[in-house]
Amino acid sequence: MNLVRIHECLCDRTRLRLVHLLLHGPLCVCHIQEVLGEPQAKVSRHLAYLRRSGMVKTERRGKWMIYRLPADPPPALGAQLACLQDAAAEEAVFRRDGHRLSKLRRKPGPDDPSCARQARPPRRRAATRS
Amino acid sequence: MNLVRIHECLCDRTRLRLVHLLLHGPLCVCHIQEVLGEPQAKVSRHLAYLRRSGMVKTERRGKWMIYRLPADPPPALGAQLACLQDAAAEEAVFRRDGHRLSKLRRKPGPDDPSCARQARPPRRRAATRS
DNA sequence: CAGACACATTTGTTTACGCGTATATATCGT
DNA sequence: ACGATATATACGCGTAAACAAATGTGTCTG
Repeated sequence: MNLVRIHECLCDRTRLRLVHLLLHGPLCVCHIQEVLGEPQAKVSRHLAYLRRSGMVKTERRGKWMIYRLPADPPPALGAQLACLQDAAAEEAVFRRDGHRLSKLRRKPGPDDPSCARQARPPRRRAATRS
Repeated sequence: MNLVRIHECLCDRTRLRLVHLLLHGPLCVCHIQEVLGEPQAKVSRHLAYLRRSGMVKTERRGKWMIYRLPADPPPALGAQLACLQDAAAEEAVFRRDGHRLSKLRRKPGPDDPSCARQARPPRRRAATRS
């Protein structure tokens, strides 16, 4: 997970949205899809890309696949994620995604992937400095 | 200069080295070339890319073209540059480039682009938070 | 004005990327 | 075992990116 690799992960709009969403906590693919409003294959392909790059981890929970950011990322990645967290607030797409995710979390659907209503994991903040 | 664009600039190894070098202050192309050890056309092409993206500014000084990071970058970019500054310390390529640049600055060549020996500009540090 | 130096741009080629569509795999409920 | 749901992967295509080599442009010196 070197610097180039990190930026390769983030240089695509869809992947950037994915990573930003995961900053809010672990999510299953179906919820990610719903928030992004992008075709399933597209989302899955980019998630696979991120996984191969070590940017996200996966864990199967029954029928659903949960994606999360690494619990203990290397410093370069941690710093980058903190930076993204801040910068994303300035662009409408990301704010919109955040809102959509919140709505999803409030609405307790009958089918229950149960991954979107988890308590938020400890807020990931600057790994280097602070 | 949105987030995607920023990461597109940094997702190539050569461009990452370029931007990292410029974190040390303005530089003319010949010095950049000398430090990177990459072919002229390659360096020039990537510099043009960065300029088109608004990641660097240029200024002609006689025969030489000086490249610098924007004096007052938008917050997203400033944060990103600060992040890079930190993260680059962990990868050998960037440390090596830094060393080579220092050597270049100490050695007062007979021909004098005078851009490599300038006083360092105010250290660019986190623009958001801090 | 000519030649040298510093840099930029064009050209042609190769490779990587992202997309949509279609298909495959895995898990669950019955 | 079957069908439904959730997710992953393969295929084919168009486009963008990266590279090396060659050529163009601007500036200085004599």
